[in-house]
Amino acid sequence: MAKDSRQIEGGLFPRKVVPVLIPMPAERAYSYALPEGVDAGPGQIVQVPLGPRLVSGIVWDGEADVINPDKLREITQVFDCPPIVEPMRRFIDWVSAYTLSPPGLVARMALRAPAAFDPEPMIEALRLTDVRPERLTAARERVLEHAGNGLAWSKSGLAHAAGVTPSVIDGLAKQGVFEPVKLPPPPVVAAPDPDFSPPALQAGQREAAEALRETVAKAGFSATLLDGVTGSGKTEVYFEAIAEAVQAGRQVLILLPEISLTAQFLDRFHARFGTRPAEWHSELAPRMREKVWRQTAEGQVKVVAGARSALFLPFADLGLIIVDEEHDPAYKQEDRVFYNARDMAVVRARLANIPVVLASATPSIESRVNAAQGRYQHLLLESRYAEAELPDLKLVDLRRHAPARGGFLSPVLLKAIEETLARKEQSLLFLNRRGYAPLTLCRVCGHRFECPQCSSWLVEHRFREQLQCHHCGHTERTPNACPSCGTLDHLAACGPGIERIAEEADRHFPDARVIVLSSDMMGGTKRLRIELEAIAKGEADIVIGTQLVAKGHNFPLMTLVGVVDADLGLSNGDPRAAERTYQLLSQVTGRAGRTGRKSHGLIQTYQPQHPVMQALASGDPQAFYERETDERNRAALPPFGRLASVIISAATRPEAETHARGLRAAAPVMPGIMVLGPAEAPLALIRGRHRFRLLVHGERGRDMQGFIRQMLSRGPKLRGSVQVQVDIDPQSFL
DNA sequence: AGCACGCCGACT
DNA sequence: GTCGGCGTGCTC
Repeated sequence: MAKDSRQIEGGLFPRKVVPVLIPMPAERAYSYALPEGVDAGPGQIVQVPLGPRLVSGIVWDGEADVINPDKLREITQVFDCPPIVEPMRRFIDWVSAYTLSPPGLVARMALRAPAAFDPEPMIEALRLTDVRPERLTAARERVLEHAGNGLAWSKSGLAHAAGVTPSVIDGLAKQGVFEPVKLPPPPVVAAPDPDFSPPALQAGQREAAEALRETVAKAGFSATLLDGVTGSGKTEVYFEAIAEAVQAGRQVLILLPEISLTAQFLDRFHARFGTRPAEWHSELAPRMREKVWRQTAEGQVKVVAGARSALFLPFADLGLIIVDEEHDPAYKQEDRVFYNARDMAVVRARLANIPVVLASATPSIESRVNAAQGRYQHLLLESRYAEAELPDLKLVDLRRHAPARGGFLSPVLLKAIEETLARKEQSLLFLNRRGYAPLTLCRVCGHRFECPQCSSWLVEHRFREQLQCHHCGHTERTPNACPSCGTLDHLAACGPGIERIAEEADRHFPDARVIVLSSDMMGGTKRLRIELEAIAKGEADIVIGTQLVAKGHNFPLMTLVGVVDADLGLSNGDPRAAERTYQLLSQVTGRAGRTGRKSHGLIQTYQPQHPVMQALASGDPQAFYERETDERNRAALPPFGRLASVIISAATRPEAETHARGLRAAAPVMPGIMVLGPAEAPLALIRGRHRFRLLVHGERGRDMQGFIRQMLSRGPKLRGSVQVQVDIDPQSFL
């Protein structure tokens, strides 16, 4: 440790100086002096003065920087809190280096529970003494009866149990019948019981579960891809791995995409382990957040189910990580610290020397490749659970089976809906586009309605009589007259949205009960839950939905799925477009066929030869995955090269584009750097500023950061900011 | 990330 | 003449 000497009244008092990571984007830990008689080792959470305020930080490893002694300030408090363990500290360092973000910002994610660093207050409780009351009333008798088991009770708890008012207990306490005792705060969740309700597993499941249990029992780092079609019982299988880890007394983290963290999942866990896991997500109430954080750090909470940020919880003794739906793009965080929680989970597991399980029905290309190359253990669940059977999928070639003029449902799909209605079964129509129509134009002058802020098309929402920009949230009232030429009632809606599909379905099947589900639905999540329950009870015949219907929710009565436009999203410049489309459509069509009844899927497309469509129709994605892997290999995209994206933001779109062009032109100057062109999010409006994103392929992110700074300093002065984000690179961390 | 300092437009 | 916008810089 560095020593600082300070002259105080003629004497020399050396003070111990330690590095402290501050929740702020500084490149290094700051140096702070420890007050005399106080010690704090690496991992200890402390409070330090920073400018005019006090912040909390983590004492870091290594030597503190030697700084100007006049600037050196003292740690103001060492919290009574378990220190952040060594593997977690190495994890923070690793994520910082990998994502090119300052370590303090990464540490900040681990300290997201401001009031949790002080111990939870003890609970005031009462315990029966040997003293008996002078006069015994009926109420007092009931209280004594309930409290007679030797346990301590909270005042209100005992009053409630005995059916008396708290004043009865006050009276008894005054006479010394009860003595006050302090109890430790109650755990947020009960301890899970690994033997609570072991499931009866099917043949395929049993072997996979056995393999996972062995992996967990062996301990040590390993990564396993648990790959099984929808409905094959992946959850039951990884629950067995969890049971093994819990049995060994270690902690478990289950990562889920935010949207999958539903009551349904928690109930399933409860059914298996007799208690719910602790939850961790953005909606958690602050008080609860603190309790979960604290009890996780103390090792009291054994299982946490959480969204991606749960990866930064300070587990005392983490023994297993599960990443469910590992392909889900929601694992990517794209602000401040850019990371993919799935990949970082593998890193955390490696640094903690524990197993990690990645589960998905439609694994990402990266994970497939890692499994194929033997980096990950590969467990395959091939058959569907119980009577559930995958729907048989057929492509509908829209060139041959064109919908009627002004419509979007082909005769083939309409006939299938009709037959499904006749059998009194449910149909699901999927279209990943909210609103009525994605483009509105004037039939007289050709004027297109564009967003005044970001120049993308405005989407008509006919039900709300609004035009909305799905990029920046701008809305305006749908006008009657063209704002350009003034002609009345000559506006034409182009292309379909789910509202328009609902209109078409109503027209063809006026007696059918149609429900529209989308994320912008009036009434929010509460209304959505009600609608979902109604659907499950059979109170709808045709469900029309966006992306939202692909996730989590089960529709037990659904026997037909129609994909209205399977080509949507295939040509948006995203290098993962094909993969995403395949995953999305597999999940949507997987919603059907859980009834035991024969179910069907019809996929409308103009490109029936496209590898995605072929993979869906054949039910065998192997060829598609191989082809996609080859393509990426050729383009040096993940998983084969390090990929970074540069985000340029500027005040206007032309400005952003100018800078983007400049960067692309300058890229060849820098050896090893290749700019691949606008992709993934070609244009997005964030806080009123235009952003232009390029994917850059290069080996060393930090070099690239320097290169971009240099390049921009040579060119015209940039208005706006440049950020470099390193995207996935699963090969470099194993 | 916060928060202060500092330099140019519309206003009590 | 001030109040207030956000650009730049600093925090052990």
